[in-house]
Amino acid sequence: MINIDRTILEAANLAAIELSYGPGETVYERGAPARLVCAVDQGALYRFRLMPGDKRSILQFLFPGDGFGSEIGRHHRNTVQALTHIKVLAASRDALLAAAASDVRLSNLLFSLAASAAIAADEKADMMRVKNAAEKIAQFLLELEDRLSIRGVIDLPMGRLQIADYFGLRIETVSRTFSAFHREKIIQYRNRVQRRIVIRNRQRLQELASDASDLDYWSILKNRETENTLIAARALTMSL
Amino acid sequence: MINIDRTILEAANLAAIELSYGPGETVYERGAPARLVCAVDQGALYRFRLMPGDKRSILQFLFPGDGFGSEIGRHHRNTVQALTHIKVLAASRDALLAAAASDVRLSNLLFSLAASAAIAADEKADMMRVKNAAEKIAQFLLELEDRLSIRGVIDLPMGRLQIADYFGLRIETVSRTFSAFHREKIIQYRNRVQRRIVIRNRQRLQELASDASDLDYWSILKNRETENTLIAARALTMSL
DNA sequence: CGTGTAGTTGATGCTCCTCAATTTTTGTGG
DNA sequence: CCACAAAAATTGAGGAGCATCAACTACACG
Repeated sequence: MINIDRTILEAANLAAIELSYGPGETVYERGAPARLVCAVDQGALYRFRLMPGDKRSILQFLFPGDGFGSEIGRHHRNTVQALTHIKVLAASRDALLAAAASDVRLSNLLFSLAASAAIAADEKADMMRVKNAAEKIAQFLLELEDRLSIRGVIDLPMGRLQIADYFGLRIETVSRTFSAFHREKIIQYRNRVQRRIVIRNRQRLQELASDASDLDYWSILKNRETENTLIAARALTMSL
Repeated sequence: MINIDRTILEAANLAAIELSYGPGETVYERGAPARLVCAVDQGALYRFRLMPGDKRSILQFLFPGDGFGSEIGRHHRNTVQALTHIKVLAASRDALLAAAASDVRLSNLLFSLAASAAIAADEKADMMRVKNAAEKIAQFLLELEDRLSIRGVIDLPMGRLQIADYFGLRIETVSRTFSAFHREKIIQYRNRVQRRIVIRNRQRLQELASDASDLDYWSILKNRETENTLIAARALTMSL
């Protein structure tokens, strides 16, 4: 959830290894001892937990550049699985924390990343509260276009069921929403494949997405003004 | 959202002043320059934002011991108002960050607090996804009993409308849920006052609250195993 | 004693869930 | 390339949960 990436591993001067997984393979499970911090290099993953009653709750989808595994505490709080063929960079979690314990620069960086993660999670809780199915999926498509689209085509790495578990909706509701967007010519399927999507009416999607929230929570993670703030803080004196 | 408290202010060797506010008064507003970090000393506050269409979204209720104001970035992301007569301890935000920039111990502490906040927000997003109205309010009552009850009586500092805005429900739904709990003798009103509540059937509330989530997210903030983890990490070497 | 605020209760409708059936897509072996 | 089976996605009908609109009650305060 905290966005450990290549930059940070380098800053910490940590040895990193590259790991590969196939679709459906598990990187780590909830409850396992937390030994690695990872950064996605290629492909897509998702972080989830199983709830009582066979329900699955997806907390986050992870794409290249995203970090995961940096939970506080000795055990992982949720499971991470590959959606596609993936490559991740992994480093020792203990080594990262040890480095942070003696390196103020790194420690501050981790702090600002954790704080960004907290804000992003706050925004997401807010979205879950306020938005309806169409608004959620509209925002989802816009975010995915931003992160994954190649020449205007979004190749969804996840199925309808996973989108449903991400938003706390049912698969049928997700399907109906996609169908409605398709019927209204807001999206279009490339080669008739329901997972290859082209946005045909971005403005309409934006209207839907912004209806209930004034803020795209992904943008918080993306623009890292945070680091600069902390660096600037060093120049300041300790006075009220 | 990040739990700056008295301990931290002392650790940072920061001068703190005490501020007082009356019910309904604003500590700071969304968009205002972020100058103070605060810790609740007495009373209750809430952190919220206004959404398009006169909707209000309450992100958090704050009680004695909770910290707020430590957002990343130069401006506050939301508004904080007093629910009751309150006293807060406030210190200079710049001074705290400056202290963290040169004090590894403090910086690590801030990191672990921010990470805890991120996990708590994650849990909350999850709860919003999965739980229905009765389950949400059951959990809410159990948490408030834990934090606020005096000799078994919970004196709600917030109204039904604020509870509704916290859970993304309507005031009528909240009211009906309280009425149902009262009818089924799960709760009782002290002196016929609807804001003074006694839990009569804790087990039933716990069944409701745990129906959809295996984890009380407040407990994450409460037990701070986090700090120890980081301290232990210092002893470790940097090797994969 | 009227006025304002907070809370409750009832009737009705919309959104999304649930169950069931069908179609489309993907994967496998000939 | 096709045939077949398994998985994924779609569609429809009916129902549960919560929203919405509206009326009403209880209490606080001048």
